[in-house]
Amino acid sequence: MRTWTTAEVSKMAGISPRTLRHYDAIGLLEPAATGHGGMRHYGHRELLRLQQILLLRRLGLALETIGDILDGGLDTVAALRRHAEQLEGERERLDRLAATVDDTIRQLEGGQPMAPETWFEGLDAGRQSEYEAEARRRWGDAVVDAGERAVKQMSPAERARIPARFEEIHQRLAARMEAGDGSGDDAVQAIVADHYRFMERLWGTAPTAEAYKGLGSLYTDDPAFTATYDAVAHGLAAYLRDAMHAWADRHLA
Amino acid sequence: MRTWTTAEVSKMAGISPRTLRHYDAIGLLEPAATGHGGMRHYGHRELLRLQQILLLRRLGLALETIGDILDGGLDTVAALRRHAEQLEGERERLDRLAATVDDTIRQLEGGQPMAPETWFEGLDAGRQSEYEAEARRRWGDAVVDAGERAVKQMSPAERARIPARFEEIHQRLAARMEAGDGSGDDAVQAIVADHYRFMERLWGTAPTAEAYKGLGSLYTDDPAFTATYDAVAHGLAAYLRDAMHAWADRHLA
DNA sequence: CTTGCGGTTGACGTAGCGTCAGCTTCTAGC
DNA sequence: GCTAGAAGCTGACGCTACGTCAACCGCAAG
Repeated sequence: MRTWTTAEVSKMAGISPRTLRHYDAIGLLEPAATGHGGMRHYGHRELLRLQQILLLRRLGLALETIGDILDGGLDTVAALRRHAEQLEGERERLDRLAATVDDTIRQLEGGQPMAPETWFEGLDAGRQSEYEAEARRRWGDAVVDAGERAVKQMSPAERARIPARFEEIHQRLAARMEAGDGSGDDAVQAIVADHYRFMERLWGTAPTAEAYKGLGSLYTDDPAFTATYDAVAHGLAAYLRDAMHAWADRHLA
Repeated sequence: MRTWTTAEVSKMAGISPRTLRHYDAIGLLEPAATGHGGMRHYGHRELLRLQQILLLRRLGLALETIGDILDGGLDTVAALRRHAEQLEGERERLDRLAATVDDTIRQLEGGQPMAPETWFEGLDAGRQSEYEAEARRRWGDAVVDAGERAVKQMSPAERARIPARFEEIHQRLAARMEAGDGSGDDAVQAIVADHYRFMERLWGTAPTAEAYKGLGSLYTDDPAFTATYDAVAHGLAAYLRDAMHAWADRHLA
């Protein structure tokens, strides 16, 4: 029976000798025999096994998984099915990521949607905001007036940090959303708790369940708000709305 | 000016203290000051920088790239555009991969397409193959008769290795295709050279340019062949056909 | 004085090899 | 018989972005 050296096998298979040594080291493909000076010699059985390895590797399976399959510990079809699911998840993640990156590019390039700091300006006295009228209609004069007083009483430094605080909360939420957390999960609800406390300071009063849920709904109802949130991450507006509703139901009902 | 400790910053930002230490270690985000026992203290500037970092990180940029951007060495939009291209490429790769995995599952589960070893059986005397008639029509009696003699003269061991040789060539080709190589690239043409030499041994005679190109065309014209190749990797049949045509034009013309 | 909390610095592990560096073994040529 | 070169070998580090110990230190409470 013929045998082949590392270099010969590597050329036949189109891989590097280093790869063959690696597969030996991790026990995935051991040579049929080793001769003088540790020289590796591969036989037919090893070539066939290598072929299986490369076939499965091309499908993106991990080397350890491949080893389990070839050693009979795993069913090929079952392993491939699990792998296909992971691929699908990864593809969806990439899709969302690509969409967010594209949005960010557009936002940086030109017409950027309403920045977060413009909302609270709607509550800032002295500025005529198109959102102030909307706010008075939604939450009433008392709430808006309290908000104006609260923002006026802030130190300039504190006011200056408001945009950053918004950004921080959005980023944390987007990270959770992209990690696959549901809007009702603990980690997400903890962020919403921060968000609620922040709104409480902005409004100068604790939002009622209804007011807070209304604010959440505004994020998906008003295209300007939706654009703002979805520029951070696709679907963030709806995600935040759901999280706010869930939080309000749990803590304000 | 207030400062924050590692734990405080990590809670605010929703990341681990270890991550902050890592960012310090690689020079991406250094604390404003370090006190007793090496305690890290972060100020406003650092918090703002961290926010930028996390924003760009969410978009999938490498930490080194983020550092370059924040230190002014890279244009944000340009970097994002390059990144978007990479994402697109990655997404396409995943799509092809997922399709191939699905095909493989279907193939393993049931109705598998014609296996490579069945072709040469068409040249194997004693077996009546539906492909033999097709072969005689395409290449003539002389070629097919020579092929039958050649295969008969092989040792059983050599015959037994034929399927494996086919598999090997297909895998190498698929790997090149998925690596993005063109069908005329040197690495691909080298594989085709192996393929030609192999066919030469199977046929017992050196295929003419016309015969070899005809064989390549058969791979995309006959659905059974196409299915076989595309089960290895989507688009492999057309890829191999193009590579064979290019090789024949260069070496047999 | 001990315990505990909150911080610190290494150092290893992850996946799949690429890439030296340094040693051995075999063959060809002088 | 000696040597240069080719081809093999065995470590060991590097890459990404941290997670996860282990071991140690300073400070406040009991």
